[in-house]
Amino acid sequence: MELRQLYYFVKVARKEHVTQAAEELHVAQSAVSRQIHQLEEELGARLFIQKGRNLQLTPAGQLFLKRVEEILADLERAVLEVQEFLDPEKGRSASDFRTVSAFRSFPRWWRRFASSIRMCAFVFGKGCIRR
Amino acid sequence: MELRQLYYFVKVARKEHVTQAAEELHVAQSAVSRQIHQLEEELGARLFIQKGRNLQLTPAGQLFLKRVEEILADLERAVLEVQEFLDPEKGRSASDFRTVSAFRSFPRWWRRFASSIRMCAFVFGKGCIRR
DNA sequence: TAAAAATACTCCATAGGTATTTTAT
DNA sequence: ATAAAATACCTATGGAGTATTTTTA
Repeated sequence: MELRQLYYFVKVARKEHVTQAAEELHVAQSAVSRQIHQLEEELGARLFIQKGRNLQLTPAGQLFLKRVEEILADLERAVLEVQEFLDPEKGRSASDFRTVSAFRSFPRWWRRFASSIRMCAFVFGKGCIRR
Repeated sequence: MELRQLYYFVKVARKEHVTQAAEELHVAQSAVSRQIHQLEEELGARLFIQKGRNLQLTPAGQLFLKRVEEILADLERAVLEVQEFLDPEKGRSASDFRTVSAFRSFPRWWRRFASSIRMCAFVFGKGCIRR
């Protein structure tokens, strides 16, 4: 199992469309298709079924999606935590996040919101997990 | 970032010894050494410092270790959840785990214990994440 | 000088790309 | 007939192995 496969899976699962996912991932459609199949084989579980011309998440796929989304978000957070630990002044969002993560009792929707903001930051060039 | 690097990191971090970690991982010492350095470079953080002839976790490394251990355990759990979702009768430990995970209000130490049992199961050949 | 980590160099497995085939509307 | 997914084939990146060098007690 590879992180790449998990990222591809999340993207495909959200779109239920391999070609569109591949575009956003900036890789060929065939590459995404293969990685998904390899992931399914390793899991021993179908994650998608054909639905018309596209794909659709199986129930197992929906379950896996929920878990994987959380895991990847946790990983992003872990990386940011380490970096801000070493340089707390680096960037406002990072220090904001530190404040948030210090208050573990904050409601779940707050933390979710905070982490979604962070994800945006990654998309715009701060990321070090996604390729 | 690669799952491989995270597994190598956890092993090295627990031993603070690259050569021993490499043995247990059944890969060459040089391979482990390089993956650790790549991980550090990508993180932009030193995870180890030289301590005598061996390595020692930096404070950032200790933080990252905690997070990564949880993330990898979550990933193992996610895989098992999917598999038992598809085949609830497959193995007693799997169905036990389903019972446990259904009761999210169980105390944290209980869930931790349950997941450590599962990890053992992996070590003895049920795993599909570790190489 | 001995034990461990880091580096140099080579090989090969596999991820990705292009092109094609299959499937479904 | 068209749009999407799957497959075949090829190329090349990078991960692992062996051997060597560097580091440190």
